[in-house]
Amino acid sequence: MARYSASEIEPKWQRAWDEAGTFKAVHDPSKPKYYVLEMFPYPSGNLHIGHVRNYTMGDVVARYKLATGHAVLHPMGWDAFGLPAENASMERGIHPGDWTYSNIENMKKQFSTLGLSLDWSREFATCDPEYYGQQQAMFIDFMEKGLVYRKNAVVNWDPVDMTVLANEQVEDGKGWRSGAPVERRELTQWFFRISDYSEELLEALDRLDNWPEKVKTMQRNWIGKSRGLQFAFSMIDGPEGLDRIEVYTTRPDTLMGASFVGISPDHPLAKELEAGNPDIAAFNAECRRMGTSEEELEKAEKKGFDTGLKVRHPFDTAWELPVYIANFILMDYGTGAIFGCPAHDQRDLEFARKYDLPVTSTYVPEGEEEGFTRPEDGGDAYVPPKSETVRYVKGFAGDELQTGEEGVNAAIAFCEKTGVGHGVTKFRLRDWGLSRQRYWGCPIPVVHCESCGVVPEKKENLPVELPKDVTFDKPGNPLDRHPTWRDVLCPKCGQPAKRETDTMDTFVDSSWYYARFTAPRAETPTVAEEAEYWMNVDQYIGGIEHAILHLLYSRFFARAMHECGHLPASAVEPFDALFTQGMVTHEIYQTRDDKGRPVYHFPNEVEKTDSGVVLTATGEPVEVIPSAKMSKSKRNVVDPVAIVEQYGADTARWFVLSDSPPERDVEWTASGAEATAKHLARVHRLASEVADAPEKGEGDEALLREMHKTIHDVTMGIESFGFNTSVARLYAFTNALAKSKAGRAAKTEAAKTLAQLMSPMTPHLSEEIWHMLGGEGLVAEAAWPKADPAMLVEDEVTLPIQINGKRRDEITVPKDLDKAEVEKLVLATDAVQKALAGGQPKKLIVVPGRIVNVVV
RNA sequence: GCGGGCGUGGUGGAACGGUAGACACAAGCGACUUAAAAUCGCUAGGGCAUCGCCCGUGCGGGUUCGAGUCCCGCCGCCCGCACCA
Repeated sequence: MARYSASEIEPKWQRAWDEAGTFKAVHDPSKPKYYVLEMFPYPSGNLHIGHVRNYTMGDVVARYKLATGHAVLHPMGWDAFGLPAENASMERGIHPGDWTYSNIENMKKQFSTLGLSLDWSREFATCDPEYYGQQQAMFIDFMEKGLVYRKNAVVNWDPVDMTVLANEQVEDGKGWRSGAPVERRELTQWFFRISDYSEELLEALDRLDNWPEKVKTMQRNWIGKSRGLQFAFSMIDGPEGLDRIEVYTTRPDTLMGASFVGISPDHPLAKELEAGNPDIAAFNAECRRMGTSEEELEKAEKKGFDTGLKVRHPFDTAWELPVYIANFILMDYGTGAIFGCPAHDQRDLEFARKYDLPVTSTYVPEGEEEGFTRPEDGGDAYVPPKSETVRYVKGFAGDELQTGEEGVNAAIAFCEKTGVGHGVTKFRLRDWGLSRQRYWGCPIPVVHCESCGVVPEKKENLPVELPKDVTFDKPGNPLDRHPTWRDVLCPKCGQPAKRETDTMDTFVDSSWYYARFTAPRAETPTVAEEAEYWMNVDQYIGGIEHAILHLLYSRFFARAMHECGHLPASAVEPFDALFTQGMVTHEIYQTRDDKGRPVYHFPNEVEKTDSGVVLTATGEPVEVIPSAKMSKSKRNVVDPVAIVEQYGADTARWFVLSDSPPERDVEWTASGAEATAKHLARVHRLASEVADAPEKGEGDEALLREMHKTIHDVTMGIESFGFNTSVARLYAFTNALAKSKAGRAAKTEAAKTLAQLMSPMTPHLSEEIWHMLGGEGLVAEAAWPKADPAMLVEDEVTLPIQINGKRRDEITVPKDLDKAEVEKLVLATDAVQKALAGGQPKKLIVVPGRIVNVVV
């Protein structure tokens, strides 16, 4: 009997699929198409076990859809531009392109051992000039459609390295390499007009039925549509031209509780005051030392600076409010100025208490029950949902008792009538800044000419290729100091001009790769008939960390591409169904050095003993931290290459699908991998023993019934992304097969079906078994088995009997037994008789086929 | 800080509002073996103390004949916060 040897069978079947061209995507109008796409990887150089999980899930879907008669597109590529390549250059002197392509080569080799059903003929990397040249062509199209513009925006500036820093390169307000305090600096940068699509992007979410609700909720909140009041405070003796402060508020009903006006340190008024007041200049400078991220601003201690200026309250000219510059107000959102109402905003309340400003409630809970302390009396800010009815004690519009929503609407109406301000709809979504002051990205294809201004490159001159001869030994962007690349002639007037040296955000690259896969070698960004046939992506799979930015940008990009004729109208929502998978985690093994600092150990440096986990080398006890995100610095990583070498790809694939639900994290354990390998060997053994079964056996029907139930359950599991339940079902069926005394024919059928049902998950093993049992052709190309409905129905059901909601007994009855008959039988059971003690039940609930509850 | 999610035995988890713990891992016991490995079988939430009952799905309330599941309030962890990808 042949032993199961993954290392022998896996390459064999991979070659067989290759030779048969099984996974080549073929545009075939006679078949329904299915496009399954996993978010493409960044070529870091090594496959991560998380990749294995992500791509195995997509592979299960792709192989299943192939078996159900679809023309499947399942492509792979590389999200290849970005910071790490430049960092590698600085550290090792290797060119970012060389580093990236050698990583790709390495990862592709690792990928090939997994037996994924990918069509590699469509592969590309976003750093291929062929790809980014098409991206540049689209950028020019977007410019023509007015979807791109330039404006000033702030960046993190490292004054020592003389370079722009990404948010993640700022640590505690300091540059990660130089350690110098980071400054905010304003630069002219390129933007996509995504905010023009705010309403559309919001409203279209309602039609994405196969997206997780949580992702849609996050996007809705991110777009942040709000209805509010815009009005201006007039200033008493303010600087000329700046004596009105425009504010936007979503809670105009709290206007009578206003206690101060706050402006951003980047507000024009703040900048004006800075010039004449060194204290203000110092305060603003301090604010600007913080990074640019909203997170940092919100987490920082709330600080303000009293400008000494006063504004008049719009309803009462005698009522004066102080004007503060405050570090938590963003110039980018609203008007860069707010009014603070401490009674109804916790942040404003803390600010007011810190600077001794008045607190005035405008509304209180409807009944103002005991236990409620008004904020002016030391309580917390009162911030009920807008839908809640409250009692207005300092309202000015609408009823005394009304919901917050009604209060807001009444306040807007009142202010419009009295001319104080007007109601406006605003969105939180900001335009997409795509400029990066870096080398390793797609060059923005424009030229700056002194006489013509900003001129797009001629399309026939695309791609604007990155120059190869660059170094990273000096700070800043190498494109900036590359004279032969930078200094060009204006495409319009032919006079000397300068190329734009900013490159594009890598989110641009990943915002249309899904469309490019439909025609990856075309000399236009897309090809109409291919996009028409293959789009949309039927199933998109990726991490939840992309819930907002990548997915929102892609949705915008598809719309912009449609406007420029690069995608059909039906593809403006490019992803029909979305699935967000969880991570693969691993225990951390930690000891402490003599100073008490943590020391981390690789999984192969420890062993489990009766007295706990210890270091193999020294026997020192190890602290085990479970379910931690894998990270190189914590050394809790497993290398998929080593796993595949040790156990085979099928074991790795089966393991990452089993146990945890796909959307949740799964913890990699050595014992789990070991057990998986054993299970697959068992399946192989069982299949090879089928031939030894007697011609005639017992329980053929029972085995086949179990088989059909398994077909049904596994299919349902795959279709609903319940791979872990499919796996559990397959375990159970394997156990049934092992115990069965059925005859050879039934066992053979059962084993072949088992192989088929396992084939999306363990494709190599399945091919081997299929072949061994005389299956025709490749199992990868065989039609998916169908469950016979007649084999699924049971004649009898077991009904649990509850008494007052607690299970006390059960009865087995014919499936379709009449409800009255069931009641009769239930009342006759010992348990019910005992509970009733001669009396009558208060209530008798019969849920047909499920449960009975007797209330006594 | 703000937005979103998750929380069930020693462990991973299963469970259309309907028998909580399927399926597996680890563990224990047994069979086979000179022995080990491999394989096969059995046990297993906690407690009272056996054939019955009580308690149990992060914590505290609520809705319901019935709640892991729905609602309210906490706690803990994870993801995102616009220049990481």
